[in-house]
Amino acid sequence: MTVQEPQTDAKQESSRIRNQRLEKLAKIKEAGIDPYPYKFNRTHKASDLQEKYKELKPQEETNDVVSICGRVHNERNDWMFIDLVDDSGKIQLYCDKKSLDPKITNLLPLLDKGDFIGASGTVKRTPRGELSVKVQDITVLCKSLLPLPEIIEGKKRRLGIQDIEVRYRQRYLDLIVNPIPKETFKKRAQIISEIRQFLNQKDYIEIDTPVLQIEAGGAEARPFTTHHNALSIDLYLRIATELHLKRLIVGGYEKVYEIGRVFRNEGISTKHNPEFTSLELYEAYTDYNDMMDLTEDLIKTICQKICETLQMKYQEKIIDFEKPWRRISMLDLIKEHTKKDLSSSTGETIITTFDNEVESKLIQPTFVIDYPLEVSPLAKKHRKTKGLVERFELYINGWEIANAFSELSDPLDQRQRLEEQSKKKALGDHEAHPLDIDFITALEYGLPPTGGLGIGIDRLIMLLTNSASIRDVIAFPTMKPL
RNA sequence: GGGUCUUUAGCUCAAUGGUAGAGCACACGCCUCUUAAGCGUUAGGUUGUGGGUUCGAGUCCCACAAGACCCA
Repeated sequence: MTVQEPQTDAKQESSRIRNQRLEKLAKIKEAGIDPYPYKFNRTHKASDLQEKYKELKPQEETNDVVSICGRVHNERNDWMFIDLVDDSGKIQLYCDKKSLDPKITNLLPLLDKGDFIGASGTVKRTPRGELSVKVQDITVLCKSLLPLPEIIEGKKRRLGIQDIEVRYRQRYLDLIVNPIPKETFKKRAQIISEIRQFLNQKDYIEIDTPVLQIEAGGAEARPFTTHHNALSIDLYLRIATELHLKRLIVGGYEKVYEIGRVFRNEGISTKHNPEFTSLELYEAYTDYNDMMDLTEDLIKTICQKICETLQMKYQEKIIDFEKPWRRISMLDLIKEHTKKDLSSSTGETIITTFDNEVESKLIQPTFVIDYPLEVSPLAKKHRKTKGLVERFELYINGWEIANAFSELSDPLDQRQRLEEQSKKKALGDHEAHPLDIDFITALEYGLPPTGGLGIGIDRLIMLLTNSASIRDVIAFPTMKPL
């Protein structure tokens, strides 16, 4: 194992490089410099300077004094040139030792790659064409004690961190050193922000619902358990936001949504993390057909804004978001792929056949509609076909991306279906739905016809950022402790 | 849960069962110079952990740990 693990004191003591840096730290302190100060006033970010002085010609100098700060990524020629990196980009510092205050020339050998520093000086472009700040003063902003792995910059062929385990366990190193994750998490933030904008513009209101719950309902999954000391009760972490959001529709809101973390106590894979982010939304007076329109509109809009195209390249595949997405019933789809007519089979058989023989083939966006009643206890019965419910799942790249129903609003029907689930649970099915009495009470006060939709945000982000694993789109994925 | 593979210096990687190696990083020199700067000299290791086979194990065997991929 090559992890630079959270080290024991003894191991850190034995680190030669760390000791060297501790000595430098002591010398900095001896010189009366605070190596961990409180604040730095900067006038520009690196990219501001690159933009503002892009017309400056090689060897041209200005008298403009600027202040910048960031992390030292590289140093050349005995600290004559320093690559300083902030979150906007890189700027070179130029230290002319002949003209510098001795305080600064004495400080330079005490610096290391990885330190944060601030610098002020004039802007010039070197004869070789690199925009630089000709340093007049340097402030130590943080002394770094541990050596950074090799840093990948621009097109330069460097090695960075290859060990996927270090990348997940010590994400901060991954972010410093590798350019791709930094981009991915930026895009993640943009995607979630665009989703909020899209929904807010349509007058959906975002409401937070509880993570700690007496019963973890709204999906088929085993929950995490926790305990509240003062109340002396066990609580569950939510596995879905569904039942509370529907209570809000009962309460009179007509368009609600929540983007939040849900927790499912199940295995970990490239497509599953125990905690992940879901979007759920509910809209009164609509049905699952409206939810299909909304889903397609939402994902196409986000995709166009973030990726500036609707032809997405994912790994070796091209996924076409542009053409109208196919809508086909589960039974027809099974017939198409297996030549079997399962219209009189049990729900379990239908679902198993679908999971095993169809799911992975649905690469292009496909709405699979009309699910068996037995596996959908929260969906309204199909208005035409007996034994089915009005439900769809959206599949892209063989993955389930979204799940939606015409929400079941008949309180008597709902009670009966949850009672059946609760019997299964009593017989040891950990994933069966619990009987949430207060939810049924809410339905008895009256839920209007409502369309509901859930989207797995992490998987959507995987598609839009061409990420092979869910761990590449979650900053700190769940890992076994070492 | 089953199978295959990975784990060696701070990072990236080598090493037929026979002295533990390289590049980069670090340290020390040289060079008013660079941009993966260059040149030179050092130093750096309980080969994931624990057992076993062997005259001798990074290498073969067993168990364990973490991870990756495939399967249910």
